[in-house]
Amino acid sequence: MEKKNSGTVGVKEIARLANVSIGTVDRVLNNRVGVSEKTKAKILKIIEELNYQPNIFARRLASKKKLRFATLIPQVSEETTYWEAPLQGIKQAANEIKDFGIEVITFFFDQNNKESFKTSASKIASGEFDGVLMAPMFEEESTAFIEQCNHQKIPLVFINSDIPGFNNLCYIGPNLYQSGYLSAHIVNYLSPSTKKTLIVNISKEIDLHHHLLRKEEGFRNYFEQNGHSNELTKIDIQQTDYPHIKQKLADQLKKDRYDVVFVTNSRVATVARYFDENKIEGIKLIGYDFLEDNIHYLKNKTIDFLICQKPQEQGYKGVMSLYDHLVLNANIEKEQFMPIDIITRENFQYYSN
Amino acid sequence: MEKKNSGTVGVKEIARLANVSIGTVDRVLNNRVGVSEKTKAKILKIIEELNYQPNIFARRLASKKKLRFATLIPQVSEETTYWEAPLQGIKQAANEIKDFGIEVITFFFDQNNKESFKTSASKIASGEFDGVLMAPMFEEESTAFIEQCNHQKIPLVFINSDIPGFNNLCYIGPNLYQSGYLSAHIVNYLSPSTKKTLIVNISKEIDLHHHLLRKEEGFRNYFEQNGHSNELTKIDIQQTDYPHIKQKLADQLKKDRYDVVFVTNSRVATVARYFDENKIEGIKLIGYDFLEDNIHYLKNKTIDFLICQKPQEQGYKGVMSLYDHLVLNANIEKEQFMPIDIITRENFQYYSN
DNA sequence: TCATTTTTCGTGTACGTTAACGAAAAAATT
DNA sequence: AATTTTTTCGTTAACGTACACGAAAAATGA
Repeated sequence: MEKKNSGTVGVKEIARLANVSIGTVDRVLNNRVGVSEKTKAKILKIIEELNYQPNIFARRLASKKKLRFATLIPQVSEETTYWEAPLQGIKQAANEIKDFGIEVITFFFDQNNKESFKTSASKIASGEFDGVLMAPMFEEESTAFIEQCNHQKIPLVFINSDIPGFNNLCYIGPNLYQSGYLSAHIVNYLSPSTKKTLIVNISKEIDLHHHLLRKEEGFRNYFEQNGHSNELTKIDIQQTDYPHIKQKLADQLKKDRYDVVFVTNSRVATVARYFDENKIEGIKLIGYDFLEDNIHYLKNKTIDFLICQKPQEQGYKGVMSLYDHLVLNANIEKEQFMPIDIITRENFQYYSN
Repeated sequence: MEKKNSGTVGVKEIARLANVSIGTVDRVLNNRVGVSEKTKAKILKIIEELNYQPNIFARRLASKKKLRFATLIPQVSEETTYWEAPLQGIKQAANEIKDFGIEVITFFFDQNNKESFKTSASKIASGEFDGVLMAPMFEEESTAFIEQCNHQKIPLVFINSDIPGFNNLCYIGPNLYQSGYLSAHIVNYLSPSTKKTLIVNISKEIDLHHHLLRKEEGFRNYFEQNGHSNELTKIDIQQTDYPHIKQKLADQLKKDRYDVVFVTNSRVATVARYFDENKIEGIKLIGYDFLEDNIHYLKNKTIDFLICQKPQEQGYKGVMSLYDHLVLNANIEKEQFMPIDIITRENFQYYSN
């Protein structure tokens, strides 16, 4: 009995049922002004009843509306290529939604330079954007920018690390605490009985520390909670060049003999290089992120485990969240934690960011 | 200098440049008959030069063409809920592409019943489908069906397990050998020195074995290649009910003391149940798949590791491959291996299929 | 040469939505 | 009551492609 054109309820059908013109229906659909409360209610009711879904193709074809998103993440440096992956994800998302009239413009800053962050942030603030994705590395500077965005009612997405307590659209990234906790769990498997562990923080900017500290906290708490009597030592290395790191490590390893070294970020390759060049063996090495350098040392057995949290997907989902929010006005999950992936020699070739 | 309407090269512009009507342009675009070689060449040249990309929105709006995909996977049983996840992925994909005029119809079969497979397969063969996604569990029966599809020129996608040497569109699933190899690697970490390992195959249908055997092969080869002197024992359990499995395990464990038990599929929960109920401790247990039962025993520390290979994504990508191939006529990667994920107590809550 | 068939092509409408323009109705002002 | 202002609404032309219909042109047959 169904007619061929069933399933196609459009503005025309709604207009017919409501005894108005399609123009009026269009007005309430896009809630523009110029329609009386009474007819608006009537039309809304019919839309509800028909469970009307606008035809996105007709919409896109007829509309000339454009949206602009800005992204603000660290630039790729010789020091670390980590941010290549989120950028990839951002570009992938941008490519997928560009046909829908959305333009994504990427801004960058230097992780070692707060001023560069402020410069880019102010460019965005004055650039008429409809949505922003950012990696809030510097707490203070980010805060100022966040407040600007809130004031202009621009939705904001955080990736990679969170600044809790802000009115942002969502956070997409690791649960840092849990990530450190898992590392401890692995250490425990590696050598269940005796173990002396060295925690290594390598980071120039103090600000980045809140990030690393959360991981360290998780790491420590694992052993506390599980009542293991193991010895934890920690060193902070605030210069990121190799000679300096080498020196610090040498000093430390002279003092004591360690079973495990846990590097709290992606700079684990630098430590691996030191181990490799100096034929230091028998120490298990754990660190972060699927980077070329890291994989190199994973393959040659200097690094034992890498933990990775889908950096590319973070970028992708970040942009998509803005799209879902602004275009489809879908509901966005406030905290989207990434899976915690363990990468070894055997599975790295199947890993996808 | 760019005009506002730059970037919008359409059939109209092509027609103007070629001194023909848009109807003719349309004919060569959709390579329909009724246009002379000369004008066709002329138009093709212009299309090439302009790098014309048809507007998918206008195309979709104007076209009333529909495509139908069929999927054929095992039904979810009380024995195992594994196939819930691929089905989820299939549904997600179906939902995403339904607006593009694609209908996905799901067919199922009983893993313990070859006839049910044949029944569903013949339904599909006579059902006028434009693409098929299947899990080729039964080798012989699948082969017959595959040949039918090839004959009808229906593109075919395999998920979860492969039957090599067929002219299918692509395979999406684990690299089985590598997956077993990785398990062995983990075992090696668990107890690097002494280890007696029991491999457990639980499967009713002999046919499914080629699947499990590949994993076992990888597992064994790891130890061979790495020259470890460990002892491997294997048992096949061909009844999948608990009492029977329990009996088999009890018999085996009476014979010997094992350090590690490796279950080659998702039925590891059954083994875990036996361990749990009989207070068997000190044996490391490794198995497959992120299932509720398995996670239960992972949490209570009976199972130590689970290996998972994105079953949901397999379903999703499988359907999407058909879409990409038939609608966007994109190039499809012939073998798409899933990442090998290691699931532990600490990261399972962040795992996403 | 004329009629007939076949090939090649142009015209026009439809798809469902957007948005500009202006008409009609209602409200406010004189 | 007449005029002006404001609010509410209808009409219509796009958007780029698909496709049916039929006209013109070319090829074939007599």
